[in-house]
Amino acid sequence: MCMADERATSIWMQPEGHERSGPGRRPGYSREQITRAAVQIADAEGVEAATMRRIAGELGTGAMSLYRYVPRRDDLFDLMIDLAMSEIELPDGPSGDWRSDLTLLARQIRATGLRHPWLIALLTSRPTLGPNLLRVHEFALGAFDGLGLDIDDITGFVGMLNDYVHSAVRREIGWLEEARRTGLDPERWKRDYMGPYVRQVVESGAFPLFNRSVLDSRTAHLATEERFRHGLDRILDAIAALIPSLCPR
Amino acid sequence: MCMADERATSIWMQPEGHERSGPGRRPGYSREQITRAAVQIADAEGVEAATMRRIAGELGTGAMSLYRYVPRRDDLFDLMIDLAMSEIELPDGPSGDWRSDLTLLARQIRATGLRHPWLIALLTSRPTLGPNLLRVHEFALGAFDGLGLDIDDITGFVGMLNDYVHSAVRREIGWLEEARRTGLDPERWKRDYMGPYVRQVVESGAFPLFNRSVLDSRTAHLATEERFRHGLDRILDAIAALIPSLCPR
DNA sequence: AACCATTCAGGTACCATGTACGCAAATGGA
DNA sequence: TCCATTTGCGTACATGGTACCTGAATGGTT
Repeated sequence: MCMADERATSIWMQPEGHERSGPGRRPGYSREQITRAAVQIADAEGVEAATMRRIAGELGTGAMSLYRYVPRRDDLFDLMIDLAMSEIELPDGPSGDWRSDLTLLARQIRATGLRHPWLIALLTSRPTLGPNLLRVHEFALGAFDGLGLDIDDITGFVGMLNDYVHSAVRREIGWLEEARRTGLDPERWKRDYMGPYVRQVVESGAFPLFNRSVLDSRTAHLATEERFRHGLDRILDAIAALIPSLCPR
Repeated sequence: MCMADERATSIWMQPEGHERSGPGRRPGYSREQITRAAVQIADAEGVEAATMRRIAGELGTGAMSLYRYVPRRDDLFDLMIDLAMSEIELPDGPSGDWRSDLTLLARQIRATGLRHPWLIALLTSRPTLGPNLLRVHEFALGAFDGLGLDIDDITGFVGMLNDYVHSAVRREIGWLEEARRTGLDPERWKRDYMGPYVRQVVESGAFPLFNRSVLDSRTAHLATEERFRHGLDRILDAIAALIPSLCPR
């Protein structure tokens, strides 16, 4: 009855299990080692390059060896997400200044997301709850503690912030990844691949406000980090405006 | 020199081209027909089931025939996105009541996203700008016209709304899709697959605010549509609070 | 009417993917 | 020394995108 139905539950319920001291060959690898290799490949060549064979090759072994450590490739994604999230460094608890706590958090998430361009896409396309995601989430919730909000409001605000950060980072990365996929460098992609179409749309005049957003925008030419910070401030302003205990300012 | 570099530009710059009346066999299919078949399959069995072979099979032909109409599978995704977005029905122009316009828009996007569970995931994972996305975007921008905002503020607010709607619908669908992928029905998935882990986390007591969000939430038991509406109202409240001409209310 | 450049249909083929299966090698307790 | 147990990993299969090629259909030109 050697742990029959391996996939009937989340991977977080199936620890490595290699810590017993019975008979049998000693394991030569580890989940963490495999996950780290997968992350490296995905960082450099995109998540679609992190195939089982490629990861195994990087470790100097065969593809099937990995299945002694990871039930399915999808579970490896969960492990990759958690490993990346573990890089987010946060204070032990909220400082009391919710706004600066959340600004710190948002920047950490953005930085980590940019270091691992696949992270946000995976994170938002599968429901996963690894320990490091829980840790980060708990910090976010904690920032709103003590403002007289009930738990539903708190989760709502954390959701708003997460939605912004994820979407903003996703947009930042979207172009870069698409350029990489098509094999062009980002500058060429914008000019040669998407540019002609946008120009045609603009010249058609069919979408006047879209045209203004392309032609008259001042923020479009800002550095991406600056844009991120502007959007973040706006979301935090919006949240502040919805917190009753801060409203009569 | 039969249109050499097909992939050097966006698919929206390469119309079907089958409208000339030169010599040669008449085409038996069309982009729209192929896209429609792909959408049907993706709706029923997930986007990963919409393979070239499967789509061609549905049309009673061979996989390679499709390449006469679509350069690459990725371009088919763009076409699918645009076909789905074409189902969003909107008034010709803004009504003057920005809030009701945007509520209508958000609900249309949500309904369309739920009808095509792959839509939002594709839309947010690749930068695409099909005609129908432009149409919808223009309507959103238009709702903010005449409130004395500059174009950067307008695009910012539209971005905030989009971020919310996309993230919310994505969350709604995430569970369903994950359940389908693992082959369980959503109820079993929540109880047998994710449930035990969440219970373990809760009982560990390591994340007290997360625990409250799981145990004490009132909104968690609401119908999903109700939750969506709450979140939408909150975002619209937040936006309203940031519009100067509405502030001294 | 005969021809032909052009276009479409779609079979075959190639390579890459996830992973089921099976067997040999290693390991520590009896 | 044996043996149940566990790992390492080669083989094999089904399935994926798509390059290439042949043959059929088509309409303009001679």
